[in-house]
Amino acid sequence: MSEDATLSDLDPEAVRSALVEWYEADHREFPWRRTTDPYEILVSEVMSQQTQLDRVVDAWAAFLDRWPTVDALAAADRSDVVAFWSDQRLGYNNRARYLHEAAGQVVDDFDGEWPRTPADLQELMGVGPYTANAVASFAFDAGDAVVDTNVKRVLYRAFGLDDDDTAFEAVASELMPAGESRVWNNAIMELGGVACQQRPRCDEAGCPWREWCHAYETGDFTAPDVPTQPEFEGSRRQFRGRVVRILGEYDELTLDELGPRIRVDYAPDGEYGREWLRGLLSDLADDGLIDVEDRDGTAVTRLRE
DNA sequence: GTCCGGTTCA
DNA sequence: TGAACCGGAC
Repeated sequence: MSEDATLSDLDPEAVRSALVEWYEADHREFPWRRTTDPYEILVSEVMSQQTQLDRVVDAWAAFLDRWPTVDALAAADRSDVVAFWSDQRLGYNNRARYLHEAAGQVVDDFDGEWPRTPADLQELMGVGPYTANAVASFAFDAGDAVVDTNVKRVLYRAFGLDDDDTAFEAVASELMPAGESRVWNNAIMELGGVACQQRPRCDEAGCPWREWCHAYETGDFTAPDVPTQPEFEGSRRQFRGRVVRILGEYDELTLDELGPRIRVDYAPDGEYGREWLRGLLSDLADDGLIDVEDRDGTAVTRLRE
């Protein structure tokens, strides 16, 4: 699907401002979101690629405590940097080496003057397209749209794109408000991080794109990085448990509201759709756990009193 | 035991 | 294009 066909019937300004306002109203606080120092940003990005964000917080602070500036890192012994990385259990020890080497490049090749554009930043060792855009955005507010797996998942679901990197790139940059890469890339990655996760939390997180979202409309929350056949083992029992747990959190739900919360590949008319869900629910009803009621042709279910 | 991730290198 | 890197979550 091309971006024109996908986005033509949307008001891009409304889509943009909805996301930015959602982000600005409330988001997770990470210490690296309070700095625009490119060195500090680069360290946080390299760490974040491989490690859960809450673990990065401590490692990032410790790293900057030990090597507070790019000059300090460039002057350090490589072995000390690698040893630190290993001690912090950051994985991929090569990245410590890359980071050290990148610091040397900034000092020597760029005379201590940080490259500011994604293209120039990519000359640094260990800095690929993702990291270059992240640093350009968060340090200099001069990046292009970031496309990582979170962003792909968001775009794939919201706009029904194909799983195709060219399409993701095109839509991502068309969507990004010009010159606002800092807030935009923070916002769209926050959306992927707290709302549009592998298991979607559209309502819980108050996703600002629900009114436009293709997946929210169809109930099909598949995504490139989401396994299409979750948990083959114990499937039925596992899904019965999920139904009861989810219904405990809600008063009542229609099939299409419940389905996506049970399994991310729920699609109303798909293999795991209304038919499949009805079968599951009738077993649970037979066991006296839930009630299923037809209301104006729509099945509604709730826990039995 | 399997999967995840951005980059380098062959 | 795909293997390799590494530790944690599940």
